Amino acid sequence: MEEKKNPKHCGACLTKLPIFKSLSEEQFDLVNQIRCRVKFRPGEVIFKQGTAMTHIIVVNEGLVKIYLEGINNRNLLLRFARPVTIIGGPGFFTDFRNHVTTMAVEETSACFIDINTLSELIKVNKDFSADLLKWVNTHTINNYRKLIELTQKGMHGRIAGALLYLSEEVFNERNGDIPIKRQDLADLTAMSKESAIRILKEFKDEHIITVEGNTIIINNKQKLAQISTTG
Amino acid sequence: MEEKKNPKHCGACLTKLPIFKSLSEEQFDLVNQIRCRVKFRPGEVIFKQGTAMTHIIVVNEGLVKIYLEGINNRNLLLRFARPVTIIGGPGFFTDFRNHVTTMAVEETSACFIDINTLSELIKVNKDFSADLLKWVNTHTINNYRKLIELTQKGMHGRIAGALLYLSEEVFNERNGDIPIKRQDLADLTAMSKESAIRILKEFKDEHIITVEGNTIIINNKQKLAQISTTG
DNA sequence: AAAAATCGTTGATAAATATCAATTAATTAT
DNA sequence: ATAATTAATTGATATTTATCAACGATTTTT
Repeated sequence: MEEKKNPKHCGACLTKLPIFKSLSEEQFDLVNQIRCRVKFRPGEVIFKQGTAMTHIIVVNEGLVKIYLEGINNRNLLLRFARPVTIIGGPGFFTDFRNHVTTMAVEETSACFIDINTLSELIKVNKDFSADLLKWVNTHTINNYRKLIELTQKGMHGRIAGALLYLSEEVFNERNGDIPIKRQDLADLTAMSKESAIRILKEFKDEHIITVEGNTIIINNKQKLAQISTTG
Repeated sequence: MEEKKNPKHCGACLTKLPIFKSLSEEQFDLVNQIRCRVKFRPGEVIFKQGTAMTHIIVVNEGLVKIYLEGINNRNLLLRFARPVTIIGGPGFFTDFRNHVTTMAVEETSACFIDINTLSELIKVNKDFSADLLKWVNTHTINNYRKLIELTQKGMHGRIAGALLYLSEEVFNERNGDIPIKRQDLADLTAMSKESAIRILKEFKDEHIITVEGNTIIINNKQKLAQISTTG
């Protein structure tokens, strides 16, 4: 975990975040001043569930996963996040704790912005808090979808949906191949690792996907979409 | 569905809502002006998932349930709400649609407040939007809990947890007896109605609960709490 | 009050899913 | 490179949970 202070101006980064667009130049400079950029290696925890929420981050480079630490050392993977994304959490304005764990999956660099500064901005800038509200509500909609996905679909449908999500939203810059750990896929679909592997094998036998070591290649996206909704 | 306009001043009602405490007298009066009180009979839908979100409500009397309409006519019951509670939804500031269905369980009366008025208040009143953010984040924390509860606990633990929730947070003004439909209990715990009934029977045989027709009486809260966490 | 509809219950069975154990492949550290 | 560790895979089996069907009880409607 290597720490650098403001290696470059963060304008390029923040302008990509709709949520920061409503900041005035002055407010924006403030964020630029106080931010602190840190690098993480794969597997390193950025925020740990249960700890005090002192900062939010903006992911600049790499890939992180966000998950709930549940019962009996089982995790529930909520989502992955690519640059440029702001990672906050529901502890904001409530108990100021981290309710999820955030971990670097690839080599990742992120800017830390402290909660107090953020709170100031919200108090001063109405548009900003409206944007934040919108952002939080978007997540709630996703959580609702996830609740239905995980409680009302069988394993085939869940794996199919997960593969589509990974290919379209996480690894979309690759040629449709998905490098994912089996345990992560299992955590994403709330099943055992062995079950996830078995479904993958079925898909492989039906030529819907090709598996080459760690990476999964989607051959028949249509079919996956159909399995995701039907089965 | 019977409609009355401002049968009485809503001060008593709104002061009970922390979220409305930050309103100025003027803003508060505005809400009082535009609000519209409506009565619902058990089983009547107040908001239907998928429709445009034109209002929020404040539940004054009765009991409502809030659920997701999922796959194959299966519902996922998110929570019940008692007076005095504000019922909004994640459509606010996003797509302005209802993402959940809200239904009266007992005879219920609720005040409708239109979205535009609410939006105005948010733009004018910073504290109000901060409160709203806090409120939404609280719900997100609950959704996370629910995700773990439903995906990582067995049926016994889920039913135990649901009974505790119902007794402590929904029917807490009764002497510990819970009048609930079996289907609602099943929807709350994401299992089939038959399975829910079977778990209830097991609890009954172990004298943890007593079942008298529609109502469930908790005899051993400790044991339920233990089952909820352990099993 | 009778009929119709809904709700609760139970048993038998099938389907879905997890667990355990063993083995092989891949990755990381020495 | 070689050893040590971690990850992927597979089979056998047990557990969990749903489905289907039947029936009795309750509530609602006519």
